[in-house]
Amino acid sequence: MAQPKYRQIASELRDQIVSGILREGDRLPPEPKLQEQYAASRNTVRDATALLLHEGLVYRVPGRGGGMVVRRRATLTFHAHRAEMPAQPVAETDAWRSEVVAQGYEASQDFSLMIRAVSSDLAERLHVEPDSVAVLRRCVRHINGQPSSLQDTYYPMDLAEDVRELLSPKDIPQGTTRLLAERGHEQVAYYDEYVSRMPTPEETNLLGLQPGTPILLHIRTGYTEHRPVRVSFNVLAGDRNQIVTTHGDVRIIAKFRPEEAPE
Amino acid sequence: MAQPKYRQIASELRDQIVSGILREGDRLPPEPKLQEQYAASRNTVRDATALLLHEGLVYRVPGRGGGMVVRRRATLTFHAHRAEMPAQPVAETDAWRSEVVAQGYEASQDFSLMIRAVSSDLAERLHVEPDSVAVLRRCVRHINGQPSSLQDTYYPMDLAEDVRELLSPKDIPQGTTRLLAERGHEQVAYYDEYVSRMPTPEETNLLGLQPGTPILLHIRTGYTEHRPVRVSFNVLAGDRNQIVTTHGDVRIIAKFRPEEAPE
DNA sequence: CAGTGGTCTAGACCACGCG
DNA sequence: GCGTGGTCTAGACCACTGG
Repeated sequence: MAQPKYRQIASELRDQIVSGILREGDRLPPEPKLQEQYAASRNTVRDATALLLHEGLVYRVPGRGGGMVVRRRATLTFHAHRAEMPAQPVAETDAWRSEVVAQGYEASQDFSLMIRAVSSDLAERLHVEPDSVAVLRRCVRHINGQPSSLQDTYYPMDLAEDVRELLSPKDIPQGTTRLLAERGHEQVAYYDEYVSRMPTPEETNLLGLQPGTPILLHIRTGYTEHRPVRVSFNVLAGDRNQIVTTHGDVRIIAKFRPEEAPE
Repeated sequence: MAQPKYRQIASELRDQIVSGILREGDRLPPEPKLQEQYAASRNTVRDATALLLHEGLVYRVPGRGGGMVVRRRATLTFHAHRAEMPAQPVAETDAWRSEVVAQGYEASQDFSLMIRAVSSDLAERLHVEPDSVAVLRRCVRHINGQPSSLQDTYYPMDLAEDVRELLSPKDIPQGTTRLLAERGHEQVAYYDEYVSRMPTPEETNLLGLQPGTPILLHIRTGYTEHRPVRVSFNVLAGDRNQIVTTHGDVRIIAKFRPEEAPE
């Protein structure tokens, strides 16, 4: 056997998915049917479908009326440049919500606040001592009631003491970026890191991820003229989100992508 | 059983990895040993280790002297803003190579050239007719002899007829961005999309990916003052790459991240 | 050769949830 | 109820590769 049997089965099913014979939301044949069709044991069939599962092509639904369902590829576009560019008077939280609504979904967010000792990674980005503490503002973002992304933003403690609102576990109406700017901490530069990796079990729970769903991690460090003032870890479910930014003259882009027009 | 046995086993092994008891490159106990330790059948042990495999924590090496090895987390940082920002006189290919070398690795690239009918996705980004053709320049990038990323760049056919070098299946020494600028097609704006997803089987082969390795996809559309002139699909192996960009005043960032200093 | 993981079989019992 | 996937067992043979 040049190709193991379970890969053969997976290939045929995969072809049916990518070619469109099976469409989003359709169900694969149930396991007993596949055992018949391919004269394979149940474990072999499961090895085959596990491949598709971890490729992110299908998910499994237990119980009668369930089965293996072809995943849909609906993605929310998240504009990382919109809300937070220097001199853009739009609050980032409202910007996120309005983006979601504009794309036809329903949005909600859960805030929480913690005081945390900074890890070495974080200390380096915030340029503070590794043993110091920082304010962590966590925002779990839901789309249509389903968790979609997780944003952890850290502020140095001395900054939070200067801008006390940061210590309140509530949404800041105008957005933290704007608030900081009003108090003389305007961010004028951003350092953005993008990483793709598999989720930790904690992230799997928080975001309700299916197996085979990677994470898009966006780490943004914001700088005033004098120093870094915050670091955001934005953890996005890879199957439901993408990030967009622009560089250069946005007006040119807007001519060809009307949805990018500045508001 | 609140927690299935295979998840229990996976949790204990995972804890040993994330806590550092098992370090990068270390081997997990072999399957027969795990069967003993946990009084489990081989399939159950394999279900457990399959979880770690798909979390990207370990990879499996067949054969004597092999085993399940804790993966290392070495990542190459790719500066998406460096080479291609308007008015930056650095060629992107040389920039990629010098970045790799600066980070202590060895770099090589394979070019190839194709003429392709444009898909609807691509047509939209390039703002051309869906049935027209485009030039595809593919560059497979290797680090230390191992494939690391794959870049497909599409140019509209009429542009390639104006700038004939694009039709040559060879590296363009000064880089295509610079070449285009010299011929009056200077790119002054970029539209960047970031996506995290599992690889297709083709990408798995091309990049030599282990199971549990997601893809970081960076799609960059470049615009002159008049229109989009190219689209690059940059497919990065998630376990070996991250992307960095900056917005705003780079000099401020350079004060705290010396490696970001403009060259 | 001997030990590693890779593949495959044939069965079993369970949890879930639609009809 | 009963069909779906979820978990688990016990065994088998194979391919690869270091010692």
